[in-house]
Amino acid sequence: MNYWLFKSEPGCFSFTDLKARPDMTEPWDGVRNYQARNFLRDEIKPGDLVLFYHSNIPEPVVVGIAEVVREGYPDVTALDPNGQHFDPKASRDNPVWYMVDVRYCQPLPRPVTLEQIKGNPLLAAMPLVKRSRLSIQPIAPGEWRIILIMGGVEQP
DNA sequence: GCCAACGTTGGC
DNA sequence: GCCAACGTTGGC
Repeated sequence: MNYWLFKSEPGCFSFTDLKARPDMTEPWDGVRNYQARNFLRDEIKPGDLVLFYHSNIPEPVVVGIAEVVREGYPDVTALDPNGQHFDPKASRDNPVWYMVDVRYCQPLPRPVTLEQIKGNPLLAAMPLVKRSRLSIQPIAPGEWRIILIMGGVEQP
């Protein structure tokens, strides 16, 4: 079982939106970066846990936890010429892009800001801190535990 | 809104 | 295959 951090712009799709899903699952589509694609296609598995991060806002912040419920499968939004995420390189035979399904788990009692993460020397190795723009990032078990403790989760 | 970082594209 | 131009991300 592995840990991940998924970035989302809350104006586009927020943790509250995930919570509001009637069936409690959501396809994590629209990722168009090869490194992130490789994680989605090859490494992220059902049961893996995800830090839900809100980016591109005045105070970027980890707001909650989600769980992966379906492993990587073709992101068909790349095939829709009228869609936001259309990619002419993608086809049914060669999907190029992949997505997973996630389910709402729980919010952090105290959301952990990027500022707090940057202020913790134990978290200095996180891609987030190194200013990577990577939208899907692996999280080490130790980092996971620290962030959950910072977030006020009783039994991380 | 600015701009640095960085990923992608395309001419050669 | 190099690398300049360009586009996007995302913190500030």
